[in-house]
Amino acid sequence: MGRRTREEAEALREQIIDETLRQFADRGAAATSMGDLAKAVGLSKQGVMHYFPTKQHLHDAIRDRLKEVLDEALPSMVAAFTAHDAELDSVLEEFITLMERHRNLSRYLLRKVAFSDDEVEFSRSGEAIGSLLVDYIRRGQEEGALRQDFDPESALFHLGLLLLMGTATGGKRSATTSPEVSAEQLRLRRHRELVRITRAALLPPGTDVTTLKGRKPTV
Amino acid sequence: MGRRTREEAEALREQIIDETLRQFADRGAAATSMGDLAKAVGLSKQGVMHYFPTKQHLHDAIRDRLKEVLDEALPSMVAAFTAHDAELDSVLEEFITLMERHRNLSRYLLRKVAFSDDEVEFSRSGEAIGSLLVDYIRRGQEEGALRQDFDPESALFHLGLLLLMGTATGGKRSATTSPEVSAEQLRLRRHRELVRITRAALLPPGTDVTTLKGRKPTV
DNA sequence: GCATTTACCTACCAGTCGGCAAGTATTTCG
DNA sequence: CGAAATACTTGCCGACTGGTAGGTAAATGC
Repeated sequence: MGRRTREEAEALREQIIDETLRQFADRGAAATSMGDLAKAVGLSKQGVMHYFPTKQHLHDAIRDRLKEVLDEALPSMVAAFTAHDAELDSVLEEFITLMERHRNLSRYLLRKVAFSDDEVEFSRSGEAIGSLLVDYIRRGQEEGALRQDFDPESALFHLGLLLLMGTATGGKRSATTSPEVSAEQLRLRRHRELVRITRAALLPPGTDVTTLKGRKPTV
Repeated sequence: MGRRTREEAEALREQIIDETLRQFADRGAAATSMGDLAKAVGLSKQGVMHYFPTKQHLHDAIRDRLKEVLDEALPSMVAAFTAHDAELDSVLEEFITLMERHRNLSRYLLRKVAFSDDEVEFSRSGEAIGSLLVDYIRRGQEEGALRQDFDPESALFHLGLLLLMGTATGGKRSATTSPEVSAEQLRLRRHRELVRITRAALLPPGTDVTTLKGRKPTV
């Protein structure tokens, strides 16, 4: 079997990015060597470096990948956050689903924001989502749909990390997890609890579902 | 200036552990070199390796340090969790204070439990604290002092990570943090919000403070 | 006060890291 | 079809890693 054709090479390039993201998420970028990556995709080290001449190029590729995902998700997020009857649930579901669909990205992100491996520069769309959320919370507080007794910035900080971490850890077992529960059951329980905690933290006591009136996004 | 005396050496040994913990927490154990450690404490690499012949010895030292801290905190925790009128607040305050007092340990722990850099084997006292918490929650649910509508294991998992992460990140600024707030103000806000979220997640709607009747711990 | 222990040091080693050079064969394109 | 671009390869390098060997001088213990 000979050299890869242009099309095949393009696919391989994506595969390398996938693998890089997984290993960066698993072990951290610093602990991931180009040799490991190469072995995982069945190339020599220089084979990988043909596609990404420098490790920095891999970092860039992942940043781009992140941007793609966020950009793709942004419209649907804006819709959920600014709908005439924007429910907290749909906002949450939107975010959690996004993160669960991109588990490796979520784990990678968690490393970054929790430890700022390097300076955390969010992409423009990441900041857009952030400001959407702040906006959503402020609006909710003004209209009485959300609790009044908290600081939006701190809430967003902690709940954001909670959600990120919750989705990143997925169905991971802890010391107190009983062994007979299945992986899928566990994942579902964790998901439910994640939503419950966030709702309890934001919604006024006794509320079950909240509707907010829409407002044009400032994005 | 001559060689260090035995007493000075003992102090230096502790200093090395401190520095190791900080760097492990900062950059991860894999990315921390003995050379860096040596430079930080003003020794040659072999100077450090006189105290800790192998990197594994450093890991062990930190595991011991963790065990020490937990052992020291355990009695007070047991007291808080099993007092005749054990308030959730005091339980929380106990835990958060402990973690805030040992920020580097908290950040180190976060790395471990969130990413299982290596296999997470908790010390015996760590497991004790875990089972104390599960016990506390179950008891609270039975007696109606806590919400009934959640799964204790998942709640503990998420809230545990939330608290760990909250204390580990301390007063870290995010993109949405306004620049004019002081570091101390920020830390205080974050602390308050951490407590608020946890309370909201656990206490029945409308409750402000909760008391639980005591029960002998099973530790 | 003298032997022993201890607190270091320099020098070195094999292994791994990211990255450069240069080659080769195959696909692509005019 | 022939030239150019491309998809790789092996080989190598200097920097750095954790760790070993062996030394030296000061503190400790009898």
